[in-house]
Amino acid sequence: MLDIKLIRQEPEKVKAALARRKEEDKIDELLELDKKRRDVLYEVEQLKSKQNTVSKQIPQIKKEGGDTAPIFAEMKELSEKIKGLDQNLRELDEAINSLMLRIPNIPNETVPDGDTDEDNVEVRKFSEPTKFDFEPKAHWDLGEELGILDAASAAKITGARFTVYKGLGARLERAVINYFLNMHTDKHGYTEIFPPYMVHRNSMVGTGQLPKFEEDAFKVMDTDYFLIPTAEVPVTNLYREQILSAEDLPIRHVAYSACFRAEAGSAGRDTRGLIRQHQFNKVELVKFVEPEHSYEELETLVLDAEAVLKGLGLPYRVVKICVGDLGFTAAMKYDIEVWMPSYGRYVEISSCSNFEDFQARRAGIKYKKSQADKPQFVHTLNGSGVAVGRTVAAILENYQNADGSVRIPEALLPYMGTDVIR
RNA sequence: GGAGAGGUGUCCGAGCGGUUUAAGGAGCUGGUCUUGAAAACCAGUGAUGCGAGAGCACCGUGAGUUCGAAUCUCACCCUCUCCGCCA
Repeated sequence: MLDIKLIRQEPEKVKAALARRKEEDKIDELLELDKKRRDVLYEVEQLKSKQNTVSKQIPQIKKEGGDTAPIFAEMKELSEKIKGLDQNLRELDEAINSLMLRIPNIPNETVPDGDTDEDNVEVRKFSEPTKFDFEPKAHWDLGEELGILDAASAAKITGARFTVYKGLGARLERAVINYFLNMHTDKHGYTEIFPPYMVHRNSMVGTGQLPKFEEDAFKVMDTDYFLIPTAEVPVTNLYREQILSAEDLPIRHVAYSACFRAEAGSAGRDTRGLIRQHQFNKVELVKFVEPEHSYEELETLVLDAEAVLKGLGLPYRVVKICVGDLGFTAAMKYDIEVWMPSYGRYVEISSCSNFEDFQARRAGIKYKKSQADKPQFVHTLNGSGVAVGRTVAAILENYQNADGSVRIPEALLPYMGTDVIR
C-alpha cells in the first residue's frame, strides 16, 4: 500500500510511476474520495465534540434538579446526525481502502524500463551452461527412468501438476532443503522459522496476495484460511500490527515450507516435470530492516541466495527485473535463473525483492528509532533461497551422465549417503 | 466437539450506564537523602491512529441499545481449565 499522504501531496509523481508500469491509474478518483472523507470527518468530529461536552454536563444538571428533557431531545437529533455521518464515513473508508489495496508499489528509479521478461537486464553470471558430449535428457525423463519421480501416481491420487518423489528422489529433495537451511542459518545468520501452511485472509492482504490475486490461491473450504503460496506470507506477518525497536533490526528469517499455487492462467505452460506444480517446496529468506539500509540488504540477500547455487556448482545468472515484469508489491527485484538444459535456457529459481514499506504499511509493521521517536514503517525484503523442486530438476539435468545416472553434487554427499543415483 | 472462566495502558490489576481527563500498584524518568548504592520519601509518566490545529477515535474484533457504553445486548476471534477425540 502506498502512503495516502504521498498521493495527496505528489499525485503527479505517483501517476508517472504507475504509468511506467502501464497500470491504469485511479488516482483522481481516489483523491476525490479522500477529499470527501476529510470533509465528512471534520463535520462529524465537530458534532462529536459537542456531544461529548453536553454529555459531561448532564450529571451536573441532574444533580441540580434541572430539566434534561429538552437537552435529550436536542441530543437525540445530534446523535442521529452523527450516526448518519459515521455510516457515510465507513463507506468512504471502505471505498478508499479498496482502491488503495489495488494500487501497486512504486518502482525504484533504477528499475529498467521494459514490458516483459525479455527486457530484464543480466547483472552477472556464474559458470557457463553445462556442455554434454551426449544428448542430455530432461529431468522428467531422467526422473521417471530412475524411478525417483512419478507424475502418473500423483495424477492418480491427486491430479495434474503434482509429483510423487520416491527413494533417492525423495531423499534428494530433503537433502537440498537441509543443505539450504543449514547454510542460511549457520553461514548467513538467518533465524529459522517453521511456519503454519495456512493463514487467514488478513495475512494474505498484508503481504499483497489479496485482494487482487485471490484466484491464484487455494482457499480452504468453510474457513477463512488459505494455503500459503510461499513462506513469505506467514513469516512476514509474524510481526504484523507490531512496533519493533531499532535494536531488534535487522531481523533475518529463513523458512522452509511447502508452497501451494493454483497457477491460474498458466494452463499449457511447463506441463512436464517439476518446474510448475500446485505444490512445491521452497526455502525462503525474509528480512525486516531500517529503510536506509534496505537496498544494501537486497544486495546481500541476492548473494545469500546465490551462495547455495554456487555451493551446488549449478550455472546461473542474476537478472534485474524490468518494470513490466516487476510484480505488484516489489519496488525492485532481482531474479536468479539456473541453467536448465532441457529448456536450453536459464529458468527462474529465485526472486529477491525489496518491497520498501509497501508490505509493512499493509501489515502494520513499524519500528521506533529511539524511545522518543515516532514509529515508522520498516522495509521488508524477501527472496527464495531457493526453490527446492527446481533445484532438484537442475541437479538431475546438469549432473546427468551418458548412461542416465546422476552424480550427486559434493555439497550434498553428507545428506545423501550415496554419490550417484542410478 | 462439549462444559466453564477470561481478554482493560509496558506489566499486574480495579471498574457492574454519566466528575473515569481508566482507581491502585509495579516499572520507567527526575529529585531529596547517601561516600556510593539500596531502601524510603516527593514529583512526573498510557500507547497508537487521523488531523495544520482545535479536536476525534482507541478497554479483543464487529454490529447494536442509549441523550451518553470499558460497563448493557448480539455475533465473531483469541487465551486458559476440565471432558471427549486424536498424531
